[in-house]
Amino acid sequence: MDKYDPLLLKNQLCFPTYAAANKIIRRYQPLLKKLDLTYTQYVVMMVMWEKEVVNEKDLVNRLYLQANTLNPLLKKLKEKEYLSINKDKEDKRNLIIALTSKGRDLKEKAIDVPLSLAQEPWLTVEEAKEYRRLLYKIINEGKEIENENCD
Amino acid sequence: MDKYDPLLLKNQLCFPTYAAANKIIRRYQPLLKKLDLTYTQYVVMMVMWEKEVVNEKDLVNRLYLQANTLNPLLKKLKEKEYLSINKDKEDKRNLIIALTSKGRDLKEKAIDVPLSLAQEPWLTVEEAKEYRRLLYKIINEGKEIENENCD
DNA sequence: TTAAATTATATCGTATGCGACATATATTTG
DNA sequence: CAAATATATGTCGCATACGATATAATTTAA
Repeated sequence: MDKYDPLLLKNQLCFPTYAAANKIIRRYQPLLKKLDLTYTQYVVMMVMWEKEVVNEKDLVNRLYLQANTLNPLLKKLKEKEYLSINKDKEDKRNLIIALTSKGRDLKEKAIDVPLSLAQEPWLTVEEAKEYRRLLYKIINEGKEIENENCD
Repeated sequence: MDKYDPLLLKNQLCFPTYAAANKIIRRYQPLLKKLDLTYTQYVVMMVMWEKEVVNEKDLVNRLYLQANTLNPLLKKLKEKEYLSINKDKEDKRNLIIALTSKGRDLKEKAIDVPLSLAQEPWLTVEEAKEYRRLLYKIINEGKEIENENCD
């Protein structure tokens, strides 16, 4: 009706996405505190638990973040001895990030986090499936869907 | 299969929500720069364009944020003269936030933002509707849905 | 009716997240 | 092969976002 309708919060897709991300992350924080991880550190560790060794560019692509966000964060995870950082000898531009044994041990404690949050009354199984599909459609917009996270 | 499956990035709902929020906000930033607004400042202004006058607690509830996030942000918007901040004389704990004429003028420029982003190949109309429903289900989890943003 | 509890903001410290730019290494090209 | 380009990471400054805690004003209750 009104030409300003597109400016109403309730007509936005971005705003509830932003609010949902804030809300879910807030919910994670107290659980992650027991692992001495922040939410962003946790998603990095999830990649590491799965891959064991990656380079920084891999992480940037997998996490849809920027190198300058990950860079200081990786150093913190190194200080916590959850991972190691070394230059690639083949191509000295690359940083090779590898899980340490201490980082691997953390995986055992971490499984409680998704299990405990799965109890939350977020969405039904069907809704969650559709929700994930729509999210990856947004995330991968403009690109070929070559992302293995979206299956 | 594996007991660690819940820790895989691809099995998470939180991660793609987080990634989608980051991605969409990155897309907004250059457009909002023309309005001298950040994304968070923009969502505050959307409330102000709709309501003209609110108090800080209203904003916190509407935006699903904390007062300590909004507080410095409101001061910046005041410095930009997009809104005014005054104590409520009835109840001096309350802050009354009001749109200024300069803030109202900005609304005219701002309508280009959602119109221009609507061109993006995000989701179909049907998908967007379902996506929004699922987001508000997450956001309002555990509460009665008394939120007028979710209709 | 004043002391306790509640409510609404404010302040502080930490950790992102981004754009802009700089640096180091590798690759391509003339 | 030397110069230009491209690629991967690093640095800086700014703006959130949060939990923890403090303060000010109001309401409740003993």
